[in-house]
Amino acid sequence: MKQAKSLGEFEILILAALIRLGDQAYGVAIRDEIESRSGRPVSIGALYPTLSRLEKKAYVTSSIGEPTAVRGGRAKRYYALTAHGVKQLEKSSHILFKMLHGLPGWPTGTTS
Amino acid sequence: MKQAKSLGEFEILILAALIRLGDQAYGVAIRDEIESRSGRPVSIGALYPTLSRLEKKAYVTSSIGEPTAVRGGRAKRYYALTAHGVKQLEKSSHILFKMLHGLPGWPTGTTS
DNA sequence: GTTATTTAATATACATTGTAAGTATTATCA
DNA sequence: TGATAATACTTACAATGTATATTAAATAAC
Repeated sequence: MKQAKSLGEFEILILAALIRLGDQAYGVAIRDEIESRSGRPVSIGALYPTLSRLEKKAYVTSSIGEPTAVRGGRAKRYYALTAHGVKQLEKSSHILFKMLHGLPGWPTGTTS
Repeated sequence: MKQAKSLGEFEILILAALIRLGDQAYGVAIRDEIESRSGRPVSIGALYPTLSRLEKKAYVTSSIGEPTAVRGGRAKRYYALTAHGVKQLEKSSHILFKMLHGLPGWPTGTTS
Protein backbone atom coordinates (compact mmCIF):
# COMPACT_ATOMS: atom_id res chain seq x y z
CA MET A 1 0.00 0.00 0.00
CA LYS A 2 1.17 3.44 -0.91
CA GLN A 3 1.25 5.90 1.93
CA ALA A 4 1.27 9.68 1.66
CA LYS A 5 -1.99 9.77 -0.23
CA SER A 6 -3.04 13.20 -1.26
CA LEU A 7 -6.16 14.86 0.06
CA GLY A 8 -9.20 15.51 -2.08
CA GLU A 9 -10.23 19.03 -2.94
CA PHE A 10 -13.11 19.15 -0.48
CA GLU A 11 -11.02 17.60 2.26
CA ILE A 12 -8.48 20.36 1.80
CA LEU A 13 -11.15 23.02 2.16
CA ILE A 14 -12.47 21.42 5.31
CA LEU A 15 -9.06 21.10 6.96
CA ALA A 16 -8.29 24.71 6.11
CA ALA A 17 -11.58 25.78 7.67
CA LEU A 18 -10.74 23.84 10.83
CA ILE A 19 -7.53 25.80 11.26
CA ARG A 20 -9.30 29.10 10.68
CA LEU A 21 -12.09 28.30 13.12
CA GLY A 22 -9.89 27.06 15.94
CA ASP A 23 -12.00 25.79 18.83
CA GLN A 24 -15.28 26.84 17.22
CA ALA A 25 -15.19 24.26 14.45
CA TYR A 26 -18.46 22.37 14.39
CA GLY A 27 -20.51 21.30 11.38
CA VAL A 28 -22.54 24.37 10.64
CA ALA A 29 -19.68 26.77 11.41
CA ILE A 30 -17.41 24.86 9.03
CA ARG A 31 -19.99 25.10 6.29
CA ASP A 32 -20.40 28.82 6.86
CA GLU A 33 -16.67 29.43 6.95
CA ILE A 34 -16.08 27.74 3.60
CA GLU A 35 -19.06 29.39 1.95
CA SER A 36 -18.40 32.88 3.19
CA ARG A 37 -14.68 32.84 2.60
CA SER A 38 -14.54 31.10 -0.75
CA GLY A 39 -18.04 31.36 -2.18
CA ARG A 40 -18.16 27.63 -2.75
CA PRO A 41 -21.49 26.12 -1.74
CA VAL A 42 -21.32 23.33 0.83
CA SER A 43 -24.23 21.09 1.56
CA ILE A 44 -24.39 19.97 5.13
CA GLY A 45 -25.03 16.43 4.01
CA ALA A 46 -21.78 16.48 2.05
CA LEU A 47 -19.85 17.76 5.01
CA TYR A 48 -20.44 15.19 7.70
CA PRO A 49 -19.46 12.06 5.78
CA THR A 50 -16.25 13.77 4.76
CA LEU A 51 -15.49 14.82 8.32
CA SER A 52 -16.17 11.29 9.37
CA ARG A 53 -13.68 9.95 6.82
CA LEU A 54 -11.07 12.46 7.89
CA GLU A 55 -11.53 11.29 11.44
CA LYS A 56 -11.17 7.67 10.42
CA LYS A 57 -7.88 8.59 8.75
CA ALA A 58 -6.77 10.34 11.94
CA TYR A 59 -6.46 13.75 10.33
CA VAL A 60 -9.03 15.17 12.73
CA THR A 61 -10.49 14.35 16.11
CA SER A 62 -13.91 15.26 17.44
CA SER A 63 -15.66 15.70 20.72
CA ILE A 64 -19.15 16.55 21.84
CA GLY A 65 -19.63 19.89 23.59
CA GLU A 66 -22.25 21.04 26.04
CA PRO A 67 -25.77 22.02 25.01
CA THR A 68 -26.28 25.77 25.02
CA ALA A 69 -29.23 27.67 26.43
CA VAL A 70 -30.61 28.92 23.15
CA ARG A 71 -33.45 27.64 21.13
CA GLY A 72 -32.25 24.58 19.25
CA GLY A 73 -29.09 24.65 21.32
CA ARG A 74 -28.30 21.05 20.82
CA ALA A 75 -24.82 19.83 21.83
CA LYS A 76 -22.34 20.40 19.02
CA ARG A 77 -19.63 18.09 17.82
CA TYR A 78 -16.37 20.00 17.64
CA TYR A 79 -13.60 19.03 15.27
CA ALA A 80 -9.88 19.69 15.51
CA LEU A 81 -6.89 18.81 13.37
CA THR A 82 -4.29 16.34 14.51
CA ALA A 83 -0.60 16.95 13.90
CA HIS A 84 -0.89 14.37 11.18
CA GLY A 85 -3.74 16.31 9.60
CA VAL A 86 -1.80 19.56 9.65
CA LYS A 87 1.10 17.86 7.93
CA GLN A 88 -1.09 16.41 5.22
CA LEU A 89 -2.76 19.72 4.60
CA GLU A 90 0.57 21.44 4.26
CA LYS A 91 1.74 18.79 1.86
CA SER A 92 -1.32 19.03 -0.34
CA SER A 93 -1.36 22.80 -0.33
CA HIS A 94 2.29 22.91 -1.32
CA ILE A 95 1.64 20.65 -4.27
CA LEU A 96 -1.24 22.82 -5.42
CA PHE A 97 0.71 26.00 -4.90
CA LYS A 98 3.63 24.77 -6.93
CA MET A 99 1.40 23.82 -9.81
CA LEU A 100 -0.88 26.84 -9.73
CA HIS A 101 1.12 29.91 -8.79
CA GLY A 102 1.90 32.18 -11.65
CA LEU A 103 -0.83 30.86 -13.91
CA PRO A 104 -3.43 33.20 -15.42
CA GLY A 105 -6.06 33.85 -12.80
CA TRP A 106 -3.76 33.10 -9.89
CA PRO A 107 -3.77 35.99 -7.42
CA THR A 108 -0.54 37.95 -7.42
CA GLY A 109 1.20 39.48 -4.45
CA THR A 110 -0.51 39.87 -1.13
CA THR A 111 -4.22 39.54 -0.71
CA SER A 112 -6.65 39.56 2.15
CA MET B 1 -28.55 23.93 -7.64
CA LYS B 2 -26.24 21.95 -9.84
CA GLN B 3 -24.02 24.55 -11.34
CA ALA B 4 -20.31 25.00 -11.69
CA LYS B 5 -19.20 21.72 -10.20
CA SER B 6 -15.77 21.99 -8.73
CA LEU B 7 -12.79 20.12 -10.09
CA GLY B 8 -11.09 17.31 -8.23
CA GLU B 9 -7.59 17.73 -6.90
CA PHE B 10 -5.95 15.63 -9.60
CA GLU B 11 -7.97 17.32 -12.32
CA ILE B 12 -6.68 20.67 -11.12
CA LEU B 13 -3.09 19.48 -11.31
CA ILE B 14 -3.58 18.15 -14.81
CA LEU B 15 -5.21 21.31 -16.13
CA ALA B 16 -2.44 23.40 -14.60
CA ALA B 17 0.15 21.18 -16.28
CA LEU B 18 -1.60 21.63 -19.63
CA ILE B 19 -1.24 25.38 -19.39
CA ARG B 20 2.41 25.12 -18.45
CA LEU B 21 3.21 22.69 -21.24
CA GLY B 22 1.45 24.57 -24.01
CA ASP B 23 1.59 22.62 -27.26
CA GLN B 24 3.79 19.91 -25.81
CA ALA B 25 1.14 18.43 -23.53
CA TYR B 26 0.90 14.70 -24.11
CA GLY B 27 0.52 11.94 -21.54
CA VAL B 28 4.08 11.31 -20.48
CA ALA B 29 5.03 14.99 -20.57
CA ILE B 30 2.06 15.82 -18.34
CA ARG B 31 3.12 13.18 -15.87
CA ASP B 32 6.68 14.47 -15.84
CA GLU B 33 5.57 18.08 -15.47
CA ILE B 34 3.45 17.33 -12.41
CA GLU B 35 6.08 15.12 -10.82
CA SER B 36 9.03 17.40 -11.37
CA ARG B 37 7.25 20.60 -10.44
CA SER B 38 5.28 19.43 -7.43
CA GLY B 39 6.91 16.19 -6.35
CA ARG B 40 3.59 14.42 -6.41
CA PRO B 41 3.83 10.98 -7.98
CA VAL B 42 1.53 10.36 -10.94
CA SER B 43 0.89 6.92 -12.33
CA ILE B 44 0.39 6.92 -16.05
CA GLY B 45 -2.60 4.63 -15.65
CA ALA B 46 -4.23 7.20 -13.41
CA LEU B 47 -3.61 9.95 -15.89
CA TYR B 48 -5.35 8.79 -19.05
CA PRO B 49 -8.77 8.03 -17.61
CA THR B 50 -8.77 11.44 -15.98
CA LEU B 51 -7.78 13.15 -19.21
CA SER B 52 -10.52 11.24 -20.93
CA ARG B 53 -13.10 12.45 -18.41
CA LEU B 54 -11.90 16.01 -18.72
CA GLU B 55 -12.35 15.72 -22.46
CA LYS B 56 -15.86 14.34 -22.04
CA LYS B 57 -16.66 17.37 -19.90
CA ALA B 58 -15.25 19.63 -22.61
CA TYR B 59 -12.53 21.07 -20.38
CA VAL B 60 -9.87 19.79 -22.77
CA THR B 61 -9.57 18.70 -26.38
CA SER B 62 -7.10 16.27 -27.86
CA SER B 63 -5.54 15.44 -31.19
CA ILE B 64 -3.13 12.86 -32.49
CA GLY B 65 0.27 14.08 -33.67
CA GLU B 66 2.72 12.57 -36.13
CA PRO B 67 5.00 9.67 -35.24
CA THR B 68 8.56 10.82 -34.63
CA ALA B 69 11.79 9.24 -35.83
CA VAL B 70 13.05 8.16 -32.47
CA ARG B 71 13.00 4.79 -30.89
CA GLY B 72 9.46 4.08 -29.73
CA GLY B 73 8.37 7.27 -31.47
CA ARG B 74 4.74 6.38 -31.57
CA ALA B 75 2.29 9.14 -32.46
CA LYS B 76 1.39 11.16 -29.37
CA ARG B 77 -1.99 12.42 -28.32
CA TYR B 78 -1.75 16.10 -27.50
CA TYR B 79 -4.11 17.78 -25.08
CA ALA B 80 -5.16 21.40 -24.82
CA LEU B 81 -7.49 23.34 -22.56
CA THR B 82 -10.72 24.78 -23.84
CA ALA B 83 -11.88 28.23 -22.76
CA HIS B 84 -14.34 26.42 -20.56
CA GLY B 85 -11.53 24.46 -18.98
CA VAL B 86 -9.49 27.56 -18.28
CA LYS B 87 -12.47 29.15 -16.59
CA GLN B 88 -13.10 26.14 -14.39
CA LEU B 89 -9.48 25.96 -13.38
CA GLU B 90 -9.44 29.61 -12.42
CA LYS B 91 -12.59 29.15 -10.39
CA SER B 92 -11.24 26.18 -8.49
CA SER B 93 -7.86 27.76 -7.90
CA HIS B 94 -9.49 30.90 -6.54
CA ILE B 95 -11.51 28.88 -4.07
CA LEU B 96 -8.42 27.06 -2.89
CA PHE B 97 -6.41 30.24 -2.65
CA LYS B 98 -9.02 31.97 -0.57
CA MET B 99 -9.15 29.11 1.89
CA LEU B 100 -5.44 28.38 2.06
CA HIS B 101 -3.51 31.61 1.85
CA GLY B 102 -2.13 32.82 5.12
CA LEU B 103 -2.30 29.45 6.83
CA PRO B 104 0.77 27.88 8.43
CA GLY B 105 2.78 26.23 5.69
CA TRP B 106 1.38 28.42 2.95
CA PRO B 107 4.15 30.15 1.02
CA THR B 108 4.37 33.80 1.93
CA GLY B 109 4.95 36.88 -0.16
CA THR B 110 6.41 36.68 -3.61
CA THR B 111 6.30 33.65 -5.75
CA SER B 112 9.52 32.16 -6.94
C1' DG C 1 -47.49 19.94 29.42
C1' DT C 2 -48.12 19.14 24.67
C1' DT C 3 -46.88 20.74 20.19
C1' DA C 4 -44.15 23.72 17.15
C1' DT C 5 -39.92 25.51 15.76
C1' DT C 6 -34.98 25.87 15.60
C1' DT C 7 -30.26 24.22 15.36
C1' DA C 8 -27.48 20.60 14.69
C1' DA C 9 -26.05 15.86 13.65
C1' DT C 10 -26.63 11.37 11.41
C1' DA C 11 -27.97 7.86 7.85
C1' DT C 12 -28.56 6.23 3.32
C1' DA C 13 -27.71 5.88 -1.31
C1' DC C 14 -25.54 7.07 -5.23
C1' DA C 15 -22.37 9.85 -8.45
C1' DT C 16 -17.88 11.30 -9.48
C1' DT C 17 -13.05 11.15 -9.23
C1' DG C 18 -8.66 8.72 -8.41
C1' DT C 19 -5.69 4.76 -9.18
C1' DA C 20 -3.12 0.44 -10.22
C1' DA C 21 -2.25 -3.27 -13.12
C1' DG C 22 -2.23 -5.01 -17.23
C1' DT C 23 -2.46 -4.76 -22.50
C1' DA C 24 -1.58 -2.84 -27.06
C1' DT C 25 0.76 -0.18 -30.63
C1' DT C 26 4.61 1.50 -33.14
C1' DA C 27 8.97 2.97 -33.46
C1' DT C 28 14.39 1.93 -33.61
C1' DC C 29 18.41 -1.08 -32.40
C1' DA C 30 21.26 -5.02 -32.71
C1' DT D 1 13.67 -10.62 -36.81
C1' DG D 2 13.69 -10.46 -32.12
C1' DA D 3 14.53 -7.17 -28.37
C1' DT D 4 13.64 -2.92 -26.31
C1' DA D 5 11.79 1.67 -25.71
C1' DA D 6 8.10 5.22 -25.69
C1' DT D 7 3.54 5.99 -25.64
C1' DA D 8 -1.29 5.08 -25.36
C1' DC D 9 -5.47 2.48 -24.05
C1' DT D 10 -8.52 -0.76 -21.10
C1' DT D 11 -10.37 -2.71 -17.12
C1' DA D 12 -11.68 -2.99 -12.61
C1' DC D 13 -11.94 -1.17 -8.36
C1' DA D 14 -11.11 2.21 -4.36
C1' DA D 15 -11.73 6.67 -2.54
C1' DT D 16 -14.01 10.93 -2.47
C1' DG D 17 -18.01 13.99 -3.11
C1' DT D 18 -22.92 14.88 -2.73
C1' DA D 19 -28.04 15.24 -2.06
C1' DT D 20 -32.07 13.85 0.31
C1' DA D 21 -34.15 12.31 4.13
C1' DT D 22 -34.23 11.48 8.98
C1' DT D 23 -33.25 11.93 13.87
C1' DA D 24 -32.10 14.48 18.18
C1' DA D 25 -32.33 17.90 21.48
C1' DA D 26 -33.09 22.27 22.86
C1' DT D 27 -36.53 26.41 23.77
C1' DA D 28 -40.94 28.88 22.55
C1' DA D 29 -45.71 29.22 22.31
C1' DC D 30 -49.95 28.15 23.46
